[in-house]
Amino acid sequence: MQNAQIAAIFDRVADLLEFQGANPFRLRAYRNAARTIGDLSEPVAAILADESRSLTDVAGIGDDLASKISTLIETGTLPLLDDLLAKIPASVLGMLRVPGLGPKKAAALYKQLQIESLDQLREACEAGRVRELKGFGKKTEETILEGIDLAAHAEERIYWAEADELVQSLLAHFAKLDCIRQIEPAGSYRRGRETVGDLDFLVDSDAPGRVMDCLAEYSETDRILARGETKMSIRLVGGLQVDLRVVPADLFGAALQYFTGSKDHNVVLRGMAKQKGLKINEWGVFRTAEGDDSYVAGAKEADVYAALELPCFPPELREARQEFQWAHEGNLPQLVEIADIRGDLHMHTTATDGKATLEEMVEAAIARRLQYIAITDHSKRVTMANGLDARRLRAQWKEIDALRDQYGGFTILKGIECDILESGGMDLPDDVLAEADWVVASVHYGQNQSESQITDRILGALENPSVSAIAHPTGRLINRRKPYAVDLEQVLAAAARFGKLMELNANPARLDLDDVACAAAKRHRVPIVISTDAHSTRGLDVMRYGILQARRAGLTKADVANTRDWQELRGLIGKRPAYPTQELAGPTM
DNA sequence: GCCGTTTTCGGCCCGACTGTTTTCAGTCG
Repeated sequence: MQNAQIAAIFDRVADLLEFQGANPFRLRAYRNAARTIGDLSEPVAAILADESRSLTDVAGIGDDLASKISTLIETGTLPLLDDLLAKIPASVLGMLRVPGLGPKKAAALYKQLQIESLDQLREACEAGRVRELKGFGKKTEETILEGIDLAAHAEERIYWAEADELVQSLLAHFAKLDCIRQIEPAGSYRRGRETVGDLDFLVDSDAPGRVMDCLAEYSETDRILARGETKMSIRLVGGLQVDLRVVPADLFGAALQYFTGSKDHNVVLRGMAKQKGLKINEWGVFRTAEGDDSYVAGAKEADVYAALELPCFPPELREARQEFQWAHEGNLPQLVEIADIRGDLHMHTTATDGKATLEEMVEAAIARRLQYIAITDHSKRVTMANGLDARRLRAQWKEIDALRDQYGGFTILKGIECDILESGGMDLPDDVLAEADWVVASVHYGQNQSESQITDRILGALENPSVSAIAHPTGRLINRRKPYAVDLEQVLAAAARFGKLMELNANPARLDLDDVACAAAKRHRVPIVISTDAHSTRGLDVMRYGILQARRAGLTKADVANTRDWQELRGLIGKRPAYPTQELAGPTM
């Protein structure tokens, strides 16, 4: 059983316990464990199998949860979950997705009106039965009725790239206000998460009323959900919620820190503050000693962290994963930046399914100040994209030869995105691949095969001496297609063994390897190559989304292969151990 | 359910806003 499955089961247990009204701290223990395990860069099964280690070494996992994890790995089931499901039908959990319905109200509906599904909830609201319950009223009933439609889409989070468009539009809208001194988007957008569930804006102004009016007047504002002295929430026409907080300058840093989160990061932070006799909230850092509640810091975000003797963490790291430990050890990584990127090693042209010609792609790459690119059109198996056979590929390489003469200082690599066939093996003959400067291998077909089949196919590709990297290594499309079943641990171990690179595909719908998998690659000392997989000249601009994902994984410039010049990068391929980091504990075999 | 250089028991982050209430519980972030 994989980490993600164990995490999902613990989350489900937490949902059911919450519904039951269980001890909130017990609940939190399950939620914490779910997140910790989901974020772990190595399989818990591996920790369990290693006699020198214990699951209880993982923060937040005690004896009880460790034994539950063992049970899950050994038997695939958890008796506690079965017991809970025997008492509470899983369908009631859908009610928790209705905005305004929490565990208490949902439980009241279930117990007093026997409501088990959203359909039954709708009927009860329409019949006016919900308003009869104690603690409910007419208004609540209306809110629930509206929320039921939203609940169906509640799981849907938009791509960071889409969120960015909305953020830029809103910033432009606010720009006409002269009473705004500072404005910052916060929340998961600022942390660079691959998807965003709502938008948070923090504003420094002495005129909160005017700022809130401005948001209310935004052309895409559908309705106002709440509006108080300092805080306002609205829903956009598309359904996305926008939260706005307006504070004066001396509180801006504290509020920005608070609103950027993550929630878990803030919980840890406040716990640390408490130990130091301090209290942190969105209004600042305060001393809590008796008879003294004086303000310590709050104007700048860095001041808030400094008050706790912590570095001002890059927002991408604020997930309560390893950042506090890194800070404690003085090892906070210097994260990779877009300016570090020198080349792009995955892109298509009109020869297959790209929209721009070879020459247009070269021009566009030069305009973006890249030093080298690899042209990697599809191989023939991808008939839908008019994939290249050996003859057409060699013809393209001739064209590249001509362009190399034309664009002297710029490096154009002869590459191919070669399919890994369903039956295993590569889509082009070895002698052809051997002539290429750069070969990315990818799985496009047979994605429904078993984990062992797909893993074997990829392992086979890694063994091929001409293959340089595995492209979009899980095949997922966020919100649209699940990753195919693949044992990434085996793949990463093999990549390290053969000195191969792994791609982080920067397309906002792909972004695989994801942040957790990138951290796993780093653990295996496998270099990551961040590539755009551009199908047009504008497609080259998605690089920054890949950078955000890499930063969330804690990757540095040294961890990302295409921050090097091409000669140096080429030296990494086929070498073992893959590349030197700080101290090598010997090659991993 | 986890955790401990104050603790093996008794803590566990903190505040804004709403609706249904007459002082607060529930929800949310």
